[in-house]
Amino acid sequence: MYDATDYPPFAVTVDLAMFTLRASSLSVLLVRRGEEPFRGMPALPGGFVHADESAEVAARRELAEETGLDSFPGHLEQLATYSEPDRDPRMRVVSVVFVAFAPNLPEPSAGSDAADAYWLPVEDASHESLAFDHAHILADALERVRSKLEYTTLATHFVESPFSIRDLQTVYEAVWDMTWDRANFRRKVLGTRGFVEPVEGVADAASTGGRRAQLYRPGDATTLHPPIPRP
Amino acid sequence: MYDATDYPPFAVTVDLAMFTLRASSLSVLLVRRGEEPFRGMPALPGGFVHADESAEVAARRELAEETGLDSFPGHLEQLATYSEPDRDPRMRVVSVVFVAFAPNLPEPSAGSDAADAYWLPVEDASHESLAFDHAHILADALERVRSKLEYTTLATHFVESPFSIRDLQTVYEAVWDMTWDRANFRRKVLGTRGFVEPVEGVADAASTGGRRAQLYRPGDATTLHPPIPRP
DNA sequence: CTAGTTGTAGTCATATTGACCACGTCAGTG
DNA sequence: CACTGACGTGGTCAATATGACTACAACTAG
Repeated sequence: MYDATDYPPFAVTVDLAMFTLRASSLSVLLVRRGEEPFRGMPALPGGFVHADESAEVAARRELAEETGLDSFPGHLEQLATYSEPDRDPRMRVVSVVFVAFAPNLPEPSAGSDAADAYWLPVEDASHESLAFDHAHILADALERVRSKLEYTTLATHFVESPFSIRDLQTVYEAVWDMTWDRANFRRKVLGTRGFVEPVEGVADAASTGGRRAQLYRPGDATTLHPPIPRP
Repeated sequence: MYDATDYPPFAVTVDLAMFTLRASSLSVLLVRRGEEPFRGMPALPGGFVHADESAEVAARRELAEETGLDSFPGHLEQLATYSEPDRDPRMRVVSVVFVAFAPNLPEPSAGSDAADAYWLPVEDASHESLAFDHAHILADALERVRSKLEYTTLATHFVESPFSIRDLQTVYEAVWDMTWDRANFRRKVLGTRGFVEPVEGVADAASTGGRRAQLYRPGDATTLHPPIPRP
């Protein structure tokens, strides 16, 4: 029965799987734990949900603490909740995990919970041993990001606006670890209504040469029709 | 800091958005609340997570209580966690919501939390006023079910095995509220590797007449390549 | 038997996809 | 300054997928 006197108390935390593109490779933010348990081991950033805030508000607060930015410029969405009874050896903790991505974030400033925070390419992070069940969480988060590129416009959140089609292509190639044919990728993106809208101007000269690309901004759509399937 | 003495306590519940197909229409399980708050109002079934169980274990326990079945025959997956501070007027409650589907479930036996439980077609349920934030949750759950049919083999969980292609078509038509061309749907399903595997035997005679259909069982795949897109 | 319904196979015009090619634009270099 | 190599953009072309539709066999009810 719903009897306020006989429910077991839980601690509720949020953890963040925060991704960005650095040097054309998908990277995740990790913190080195300064406290027991798992002291010195890498972990996803996170913290307790306060008594008067929702999990999403708590996630945004953590995000601001970790990045040092007042308002987070990217995308934030809930991944899942992890609630195995033994996932934290100290007490019963339920963790609501969020996935965040943003373009090109700066080197992080360590939050109060973290002795030190840093970006790590996901292929390296996937082979690291992480605190708690965070290796499992990271794998789930990666799969979420990869699948969301297929049928949503989320890739545009990984780049700053305005961007070139090639910038988008770099996102897809980094997240899916594959290569696209330039012309085919372009045809697909431009053929998907509401994905991108052209804006005035062309890209700055790249050090590598080549014609300067037309610039675009995100379109109105949030889902892709048709989707861009992984091979 | 992670200090066990200064975290706020939460109650953690699971709620279930449980779907089945009844008379070719997608239906959701609701309970009429027997307690305050929202006494007498329809709600999604749910209950507290016990101190020694994960949210998923709690969801399966609730599922068994609501359906009266020992082991739930369908599919269960986490939807999301709802944590607005004022979502329950009594106390701070975080709810982990699961989506479940199963073929043809029987009339439910009321669980201990519910004065009465019943199936309601989703088009009716969507227009009802539900307790707590359950109307919002139901809308999210419906969208989850609808989108999952596009790129996973979940439709096979809505029917008992073995089934005919037509049975699958009925699932898609009920969930998406549209009609397929028989021949095209068949071609699509059979052309998707791992979706269904033929088995010996044909369907029982339908009262309506017609040739008896080849029977199939679910294939090995969990995701559909290529997907079956909504129009 | 006939009428009506369903399962299955096939046709056909159109759209999409993947693999290319061509050409113009640009930066850097000899 | 001409050349090179990379890049943006516009194409072609064959293979495949899609949507609309026809044809017919198999089956039940009456």
